[in-house]
Amino acid sequence: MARSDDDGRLQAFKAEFFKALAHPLRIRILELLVVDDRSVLEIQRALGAEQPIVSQQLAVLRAKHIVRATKEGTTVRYAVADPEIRALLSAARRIFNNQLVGTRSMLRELARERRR
Amino acid sequence: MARSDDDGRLQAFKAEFFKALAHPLRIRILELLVVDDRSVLEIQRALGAEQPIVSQQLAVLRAKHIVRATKEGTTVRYAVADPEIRALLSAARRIFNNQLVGTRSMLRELARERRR
DNA sequence: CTACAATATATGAATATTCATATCCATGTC
DNA sequence: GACATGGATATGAATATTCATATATTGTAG
Repeated sequence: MARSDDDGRLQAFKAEFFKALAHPLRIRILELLVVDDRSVLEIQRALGAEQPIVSQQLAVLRAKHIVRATKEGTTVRYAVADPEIRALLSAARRIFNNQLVGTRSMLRELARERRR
Repeated sequence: MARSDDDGRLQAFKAEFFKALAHPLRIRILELLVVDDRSVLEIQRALGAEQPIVSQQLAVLRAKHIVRATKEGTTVRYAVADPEIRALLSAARRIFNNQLVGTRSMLRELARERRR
């Protein structure tokens, strides 16, 4: 059974979406925003990250419509664009929990792996 | 409130997980495997992709414990490692569904996919 | 208008991913 | 053994991401 062109484009689109989540800082930002709206400055401070870095990563999330920004005077507040994001992150959390059960060594191994 | 080191490592771990999903071919493979186990050859044929490419991308999914492989004689069968993967992919599908309002070909494809 | 504060974007070097080609490994068959 | 089949891995060129630095933009205060 032949696959249509549209199918290919859809999977590419989904991949783009997951790619937007595939970054430690962006995950941390999202886990903040899932709890509540925040300004860029608040995010910066919560994460201890530099301003341009935070703005850059927010731009990535914005580009994929995962968060939305609203200007309030001189500051900009960010919020998750779709409540389903919460469902997705908690499905992810459940997977991590299953995977990490009993395996302390896994985190250690990951850390070691990244060091190279 | 200070963030613990483990927290940072956990977010990195989650990012690694999403990174594994962030590829069109890997998404397509997963959507096959969510339905049923398959051998490498079956995946190759279903996707019309070359053998080394499929093996390479399967290796990525294996490395992140998203799929598991079992040898059966001369062939290897792959399956999703955790049933929660299904939940995650459908949360993702719901998000795409919300987002894609207005882009026509993708909506058509989503509808077709949901019917299965 | 000047100056400052909050945020965004441009640039580019360092780094990581992707995918094609070639090669290897394991198992089964003759 | 020789050979075929199903899979995995090594290599490297092309491409994409990341993050720091520098520079813009926009809104507000004085």
